[in-house]
Amino acid sequence: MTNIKDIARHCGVAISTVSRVLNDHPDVSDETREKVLRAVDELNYIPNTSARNLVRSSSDTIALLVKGVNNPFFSKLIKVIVREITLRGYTLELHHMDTSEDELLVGAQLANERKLIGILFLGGRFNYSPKELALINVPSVFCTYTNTFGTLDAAAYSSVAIDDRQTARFAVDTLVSLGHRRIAILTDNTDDKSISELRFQGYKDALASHGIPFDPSLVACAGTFSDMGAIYRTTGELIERECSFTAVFAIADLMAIAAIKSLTDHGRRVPEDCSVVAIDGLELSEYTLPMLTTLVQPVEEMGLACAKTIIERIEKRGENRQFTFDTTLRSGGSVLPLEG
Amino acid sequence: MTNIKDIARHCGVAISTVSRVLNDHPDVSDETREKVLRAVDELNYIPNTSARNLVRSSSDTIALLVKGVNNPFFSKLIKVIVREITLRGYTLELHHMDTSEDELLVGAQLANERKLIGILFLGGRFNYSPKELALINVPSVFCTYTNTFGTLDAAAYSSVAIDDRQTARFAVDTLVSLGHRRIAILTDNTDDKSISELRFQGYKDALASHGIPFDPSLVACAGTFSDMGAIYRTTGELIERECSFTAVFAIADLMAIAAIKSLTDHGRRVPEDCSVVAIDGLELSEYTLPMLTTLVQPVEEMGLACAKTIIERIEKRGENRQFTFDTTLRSGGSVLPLEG
DNA sequence: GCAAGTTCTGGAAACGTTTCCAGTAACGTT
DNA sequence: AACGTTACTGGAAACGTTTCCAGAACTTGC
Repeated sequence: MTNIKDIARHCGVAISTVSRVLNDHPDVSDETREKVLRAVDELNYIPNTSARNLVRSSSDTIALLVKGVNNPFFSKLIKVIVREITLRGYTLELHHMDTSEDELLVGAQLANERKLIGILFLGGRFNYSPKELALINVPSVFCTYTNTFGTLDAAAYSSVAIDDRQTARFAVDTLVSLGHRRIAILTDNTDDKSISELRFQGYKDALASHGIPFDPSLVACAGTFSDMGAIYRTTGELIERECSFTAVFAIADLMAIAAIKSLTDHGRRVPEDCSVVAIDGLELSEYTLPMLTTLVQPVEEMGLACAKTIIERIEKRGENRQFTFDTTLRSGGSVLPLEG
Repeated sequence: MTNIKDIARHCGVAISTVSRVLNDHPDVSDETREKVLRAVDELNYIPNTSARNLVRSSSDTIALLVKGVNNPFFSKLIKVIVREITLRGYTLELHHMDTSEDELLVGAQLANERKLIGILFLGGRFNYSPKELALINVPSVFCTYTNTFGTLDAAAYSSVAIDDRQTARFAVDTLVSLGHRRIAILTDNTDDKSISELRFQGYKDALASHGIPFDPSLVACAGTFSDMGAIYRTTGELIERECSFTAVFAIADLMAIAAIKSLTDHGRRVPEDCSVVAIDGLELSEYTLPMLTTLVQPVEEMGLACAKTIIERIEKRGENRQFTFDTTLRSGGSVLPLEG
């Protein structure tokens, strides 16, 4: 491997000069620059990132800490983020975390050890204390969740999310406005301080605002976001336990798809016997039968916001910012007005 | 930040001793080891990866070079790979590549620059020359594709794939054995040296083996693997152009889903008027209506094989290996025997 | 009691950069 | 002609590790 010394020797200049050329410093004559660049090309020189990182005590790497979930929405988000980060000349490290691990602790450790310049958190639960949050000493962004439960100062963190509670409420409102009153909810959990809980609250908000009493027997918890088998079975149990509902609000598209299958297999037609509405707006769920009525998260914009926010914080030491994106209703054939 | 010197000073030993403790070298007394480890804990010491990488001129990082595709199958595969790689103590870097870029060139460059210890290639086309392949001087694995077109020595590369041609042939065989003879194919491309081409060949193999003449008008090329809108439209064009087919072979689950929607919207019921069979076996397509008949790729095993193969090559300098996984038929409701 | 191990430790070089500081040469200004 | 600038360059320290080499202290075998 040829290094900066070889280049210097080959050109008859000092290594500091070579370094200056390589880093686009202004104080170097055109002639020398030319000469060095030619040598770099001829000798096929490739800079050593480790050495650079060591002396700068910093890297060019942003970590993406993904917790648990296996969701097409996340895949798309990650795809957008990777593209943007790579395009801007940075590198993205992917780290998988178990649900039991403490993301802030792991993040802090990684940041020091690997001299990360930023961290993106994906798929956690936002219930940190200011003290915990302070562990992270590099710019970071919480993707798809925000400070809804705690009392953190907005200056202390960045986030990109939708208003989960409001969106859920809107989804359920849609059903109510079509005459539905017995509306079941299909969710992951109801009290795990994650977006599941928020969407559950939105569901209750909507009921309350229309004077519909909350009925716990209409709540179906699958305990998962992505295991479609479990969701299918949970829906089946709901149907067998309580068959009076005329609509289902699923907190994610994938859940809705499993639910529709379960309903159909139990002899209940969607949408004629039961309407279904969800949140996510996957491209995929435009092509299911029936096409899913869902609240679309602007995944492209959200991914871009994640990448841009963290890069801005890194490059310009910009302020922390919280983005809340609007969702839009995409009407499919999975809902119908309640007859009679 | 406390470093190895601080630890040494604090313990009254040499830095080389501290290094030995940290790297589990045997030549160190229990007493010293104890003392050092205590100091590490007390002073909250975190080793500097850059320094280590520099002197070792190697890192702990494996790169995953993903080209183009946005496919749930890939997402799942990546998920499995990340988990396994992280679990084994290595780090995974994600790099996005445009279809126009040369993956081997980019890989070689990255490997040198970032002192990568391995590269996983995902989503390319396998038409490299031995010379090109030789550019990569770290262990690498080609995920989901293998040397089917070229004439590379098996010792020169590792791969994890299914037999795409055979699998496609089997899919079409299934349709033929149900009496179908006018079978359309829905694909990305027919001659791009990728798995699309292989599956297209398998389609033709099946026809030929049953004495069914190949009819070009039954070929629908969407030019994409993942843009469901384009696939939907391509299917629509096929239907309008040529309505005599009684079955469709889609080379990927997602394509089949878009196709079913398109057929339905054109008034052709699946499976009564048209059978559909695909390749992938996504969890998702078990829950569509009708449930998709598809050839399941063992994604979990394949991801594991990718991770294990590269780690084995890295740690034990193991031989290059080519894995070809078997697919299994999962029968859903999307096919019916041809009547009359 | 002495040579030959054995076991542990310390010193120092090396890895390939960046960056600070000092220095030289050329140039314009007074 | 002396001087201050400007434009460029070189030397050397520093970043935090690992690892090689040599040496000290202690054990063992005769």
